[in-house]
Amino acid sequence: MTDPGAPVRLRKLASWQTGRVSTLGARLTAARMPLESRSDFAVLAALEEYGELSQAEIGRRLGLDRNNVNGIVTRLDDHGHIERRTDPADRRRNIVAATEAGLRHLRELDALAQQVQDELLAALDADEREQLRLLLEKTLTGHPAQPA
Amino acid sequence: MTDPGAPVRLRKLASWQTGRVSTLGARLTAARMPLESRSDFAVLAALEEYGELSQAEIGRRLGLDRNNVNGIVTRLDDHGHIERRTDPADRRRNIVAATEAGLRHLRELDALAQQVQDELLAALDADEREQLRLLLEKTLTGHPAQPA
DNA sequence: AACCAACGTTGGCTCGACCAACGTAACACG
DNA sequence: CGTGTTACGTTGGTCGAGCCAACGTTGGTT
Repeated sequence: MTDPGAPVRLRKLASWQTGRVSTLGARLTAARMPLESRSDFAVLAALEEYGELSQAEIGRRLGLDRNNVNGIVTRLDDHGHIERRTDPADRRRNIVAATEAGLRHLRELDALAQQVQDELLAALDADEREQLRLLLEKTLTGHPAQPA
Repeated sequence: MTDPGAPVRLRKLASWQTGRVSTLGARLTAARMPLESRSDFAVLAALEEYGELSQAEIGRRLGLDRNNVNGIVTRLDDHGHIERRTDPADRRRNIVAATEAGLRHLRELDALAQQVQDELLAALDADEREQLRLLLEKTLTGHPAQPA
C-alpha cells in the first residue's frame, strides 16, 4: 500500500510506480538544491567519466535530446562549470569539457544526491537497494536511450 | 549499461533510473494512446476500486494535488466518463463517480497499459517483474503521497 | 459570533520530454 | 567536381505534470 492505498490496477504497473518514485526523488531533491541541478549533475558526471564530449554525445549517453542538452550546457557554461569550444577536427561539433570548478560542483551535488538517495530508499536495506538497482538497470537494457 | 553506457554516478541513483524507466513508459504509452490517458486511467481505477470519491480524496490516494485532479475530472466529465455532483452532506465536496462508459474506457486503457508494461519490462522474467514491483512498493511505504 | 480548516476552482510558474525548422559543416557518391 | 544526404548546434514552441498562491464557499470549533 502506497499510503492510503493506491488502486491495484496502478500498483501493478511498473511505469506508474517508477513514476511515483521518481517524483518523490525530485521532491526530496528540490528540498536540498535547485531542481535544475539534477541535469547539471548528470552532464557533469558524464564529462567526468568519459572526458570531453560533444553535446550530441552527451545526449546519447544520458538519454537527453540535444535540445535540452544545449540549455544545460549553456547554463553550466554561464556558471563556469564547463568549457565549450568548437572541435577543430569537425567544426559542427562543440567539445564540452568540465572545469575544475565543475568537478568540484559535481562532488558537492553528489554528496547531496546521496542524502536524497538515502532518504528515498529508507525502507530498503542494502541488499534490496542493490537488487532494485540491478532490476532497473536490466529493465533499461535493450531500450533505446532516445525517442524515435 | 543503459545503452552506450550511463555514468556510474547516475547508475547508482535510484531516482535517476526510475526517472528513465518512467520516461520510457510514457514514451511507449504515447505510442498507443493519448498521453493524458495516463491520469484518466489512474482516476478511473481509483473510482472503480473505491467507489465514489471526492476530488480531494482522489488526490490523496493517487498522490496528485487537487489542482490537477480538477483538470482530470473536468476532462473525464466532458467525455462522459464520470459524473460529478456536490455532496449533499458536505456541500464543499464534489462526489465523483465513474459512469458505465467510464468503466468501459478503464478496461480499454488497462488492456493498452498491459501491452506497454510488457514492452517496458521485456528484459525481465515473471519473477523479476514481481520482485521489482515489490521493491518499488516497499520504497514508497512511509513516504507521503503528497508534497509538504 | 468569531475563527480556523477543508474543499473546489482559477491562474500562474517551472521542468522535462518532445517536435519543427534553420544554417553550417562534413561526407558519400555519381 | 558538384550534389544530395546526414549530423550538429541552435532557436522557438507545445504539452503534461508537479508545484505555489489566492479566492470564495462551507463546515467545524471554541
